[in-house]
Amino acid sequence: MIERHLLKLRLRDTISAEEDAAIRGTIVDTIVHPAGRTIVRAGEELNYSTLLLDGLLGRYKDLKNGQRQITHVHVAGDFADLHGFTLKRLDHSLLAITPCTIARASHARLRQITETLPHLTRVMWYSTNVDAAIHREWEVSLGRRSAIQRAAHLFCELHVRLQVVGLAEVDSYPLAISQAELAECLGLTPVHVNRVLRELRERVLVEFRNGRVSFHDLPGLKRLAEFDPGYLYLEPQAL
Amino acid sequence: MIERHLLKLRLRDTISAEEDAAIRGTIVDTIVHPAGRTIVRAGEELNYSTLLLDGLLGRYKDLKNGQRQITHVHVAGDFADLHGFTLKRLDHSLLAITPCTIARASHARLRQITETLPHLTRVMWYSTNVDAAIHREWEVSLGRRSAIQRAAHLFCELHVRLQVVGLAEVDSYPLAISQAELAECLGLTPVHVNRVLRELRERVLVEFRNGRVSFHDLPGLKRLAEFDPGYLYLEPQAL
DNA sequence: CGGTAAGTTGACGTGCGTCAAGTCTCGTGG
DNA sequence: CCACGAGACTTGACGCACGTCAACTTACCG
Repeated sequence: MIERHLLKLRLRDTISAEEDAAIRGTIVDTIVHPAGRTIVRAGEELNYSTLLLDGLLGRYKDLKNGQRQITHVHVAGDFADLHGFTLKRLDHSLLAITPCTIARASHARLRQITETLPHLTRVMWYSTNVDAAIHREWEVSLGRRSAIQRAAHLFCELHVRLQVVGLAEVDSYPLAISQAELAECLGLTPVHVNRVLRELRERVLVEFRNGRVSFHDLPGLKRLAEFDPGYLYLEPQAL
Repeated sequence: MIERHLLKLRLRDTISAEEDAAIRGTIVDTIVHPAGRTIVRAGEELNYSTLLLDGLLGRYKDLKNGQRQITHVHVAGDFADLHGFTLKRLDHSLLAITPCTIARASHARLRQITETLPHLTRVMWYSTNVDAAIHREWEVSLGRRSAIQRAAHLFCELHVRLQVVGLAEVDSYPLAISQAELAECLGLTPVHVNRVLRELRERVLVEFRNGRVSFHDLPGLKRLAEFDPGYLYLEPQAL
């Protein structure tokens, strides 16, 4: 299932057979985690990075009062903490939002790639830089967009990202996340998320129910969210 | 003045004479920008990255209604858009908050580094990953912290980051930023920033005036902000 | 069929936004 | 030297988007 990751990389640039093999060669094992489990806790020393093969995974940070902020949602094919390769410990935790199948990539082998495969190294670097671009867009949402715009923007972003790995239809996609977890992404309370979802439904823009996002007016939704996928850097580019 | 950048890298890991020379060798020219100027506009094709030698520089994104969100503040010694090396165009703009001296690092020469100097490549990768960690912490502020906590947290963060490059005293540092720009960092209005600054002053925690941040009770401020500098990854680590 | 977690709704509270009217600072030119 | 204007800062009155609290419904699972 590592194909989903390669699919995404190949959208950006050519990945040679040798590079393909090198990426696969970093994987030391594959694990399935149940929904709700914290896979990696903030601060732990790491000697592997987590490649998400299947499921939904969140990066989050805790606050003293028990609140959490989810700072990123990963979909199948994402390297959830490739940045951990250079950082050696994470400033955030990793949560399995749905049941997650993950592959663990050895840092020692990733290091080998940086010693011998400069092009692939640039591709991996690129991929952590796109993650950072997504963080920036979330900052804009959290800082400046209204609750309804934030929700609309997130639904648009995940639609594009899931389409890339073949997990979304043109007008809908599966998203097995609770309203409480959505609230933790959007910097809102679960109660208000519920109200916002109702408004999106009543305005016939999107519907979110039974773990599925269904678009009724995608152009209208994108207009509401001011969604521009440029920050996802999906266009081809020789690195 | 590129020393400030090297100073910061050397806090994390050893930089050899050859690597030192390679970094200096990427610089093609040095430019001074007046305060208020947008140095790089979102979307432009780039063939160089911006190393900030002196001044304060912000990354920001515009919204349709004219509002802006500043997603990151750079201090002297920061590579403001090293991520542009792999992304080739920026999803955000760069603003000179104060007059800024910048050096431009050629992407072609950075590429040479990735071909020949794997350790230095990892160090540069690391430095973009720390930027991403700062983005995450800002997401937590914007999503979950109150206005006064956000301001307190930012003052704490900049204190640490400026100390690293020798630009902060133990109990104060220069910060030539307007309240309106602070508001754009914190996801607030200028009016509310003003009220929050007053409260911080009245509670004898920090004072911000005449372009200087002066701490009156730094431990109390850190407690209020729940500030933990771990996300800045300042401890040494062989990469 | 009972227990538990997720979702829904209404009434009410509040932190921050909005609007508007100041004051203060400083650079410029008469 | 002072007049003036512009931009930054300050403050108060008021409004609203979202939070809080609490009761209820629904879905799911053993």
